[in-house]
Amino acid sequence: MAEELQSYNIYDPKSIETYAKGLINKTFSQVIKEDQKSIYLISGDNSHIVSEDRYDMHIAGKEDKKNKGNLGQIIEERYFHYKCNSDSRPDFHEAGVELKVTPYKQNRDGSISAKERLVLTMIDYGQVVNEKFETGHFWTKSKLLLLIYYLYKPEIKQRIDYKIGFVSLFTPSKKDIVIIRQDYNIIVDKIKAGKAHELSEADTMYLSAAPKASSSKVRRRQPFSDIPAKPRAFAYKSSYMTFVLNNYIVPGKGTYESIETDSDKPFEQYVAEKINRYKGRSVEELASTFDLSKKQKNLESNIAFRILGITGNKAEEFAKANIVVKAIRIGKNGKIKENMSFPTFKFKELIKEDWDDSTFGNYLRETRFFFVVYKYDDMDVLRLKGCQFWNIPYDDLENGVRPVWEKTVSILKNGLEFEIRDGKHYNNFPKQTESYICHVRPHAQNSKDTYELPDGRQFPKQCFWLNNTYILSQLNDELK
DNA sequence: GCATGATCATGC
DNA sequence: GCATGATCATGC
Repeated sequence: MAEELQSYNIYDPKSIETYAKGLINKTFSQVIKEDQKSIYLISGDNSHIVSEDRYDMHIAGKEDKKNKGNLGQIIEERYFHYKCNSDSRPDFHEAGVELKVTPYKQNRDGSISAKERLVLTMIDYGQVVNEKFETGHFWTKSKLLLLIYYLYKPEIKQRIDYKIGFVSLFTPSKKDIVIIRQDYNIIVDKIKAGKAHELSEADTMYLSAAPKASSSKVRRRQPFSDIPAKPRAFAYKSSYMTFVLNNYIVPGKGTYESIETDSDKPFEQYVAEKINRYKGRSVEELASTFDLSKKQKNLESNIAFRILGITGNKAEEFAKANIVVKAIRIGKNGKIKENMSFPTFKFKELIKEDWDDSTFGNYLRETRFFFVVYKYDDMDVLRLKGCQFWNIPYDDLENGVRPVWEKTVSILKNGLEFEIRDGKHYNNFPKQTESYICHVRPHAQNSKDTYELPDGRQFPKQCFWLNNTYILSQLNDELK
């Protein structure tokens, strides 16, 4: 069987992309197999030439054991035929293209999303404070990516059996770069302030400082503080990559509306100023201004979307940034009436988790919140007070939420204690009074809406709640 | 008045 | 049918 000679021009991104599209519908093991057949044919002026000894190693499979899991390396060496480097230049440095191999997944409803964040470059805390965005290591390496998307399936045990679905060059849009630059500066400013140890993925919108270490115990030096910090990498959030996948790589239906900013003002400042134009208006007035039924669900957050020019409740920037909108109502007495609920957990799954990679911990670590705050005035009229972007501070997460989470797990492992009196399940989960920050309470249709406990008994579905008093303490003074 | 457990209403 | 946001009921 004659192999067709295929090659690419190392100076031309488009040519690299065209050649890379030959990967579509192949598994990584197929790539390796076909490489062994066609390796002689890769030659000529416009291609990377594989050296004799390298070729021999491929055939002997000497490297395969060691690098079995490194899918990026397979593509680099077995398809593009260049030695992978770990220097600061992009992989295809003549063309300024960085190769990224990344998973996507199919959801139950048939849609697809990025399986994880896209890690770009390690943050060198000592170096990054001396660099500028445009000329710094991160952007030099990341401004033009060649994305190779493979379909992750939990039932596939060997990583090399994953199949490549999409291949595309990618560079963020101008609008996105404005936000990515803001994100970059937020991260660098925090390091300059000696707070690298307090970095959080939810500090920023599309570009985040993602934890990147072999174990959660590893720490690095930071330049403006003696406190060691977790190693972190610049990464595009999975929410951002999901949007990229569904709008640039596989153009979709476009159900999201953009919050059109009219300036280079920081995004969040722009949003806050827009909301504040309606400060003091009653919910009733606002509902009629924006033609919203007073009975509809989420009226108070929908008002915020209308103010921002969104006719539905799907804002592009919020989706990309993993920002969750929460309406908060403060009573006449200055207190928030309700605690804030989160998705229910399954008892038997919760006990299998570690805190550092827990569902609830990760949710709080990775989610940025947009609080829209209303307050009842002396006449019991609910009026808009303003808004605030928020994510949980590092210390509250690790020293506040963590003990409650761990106590919940340990209670479940030791066997939940409860008794039923008057149809109520009195139990020993962490109570609101036990922690300043959060507690466990039912969140179900009714007491018959249950999950199975580790010991086989059924118990009403529960979730973690953030205490209303804690939320209040996090609000800016002018909102209270 | 508030903590705790239970449940409702809406929308997908 | 279920998730999510919102609210209720009881007892201290």
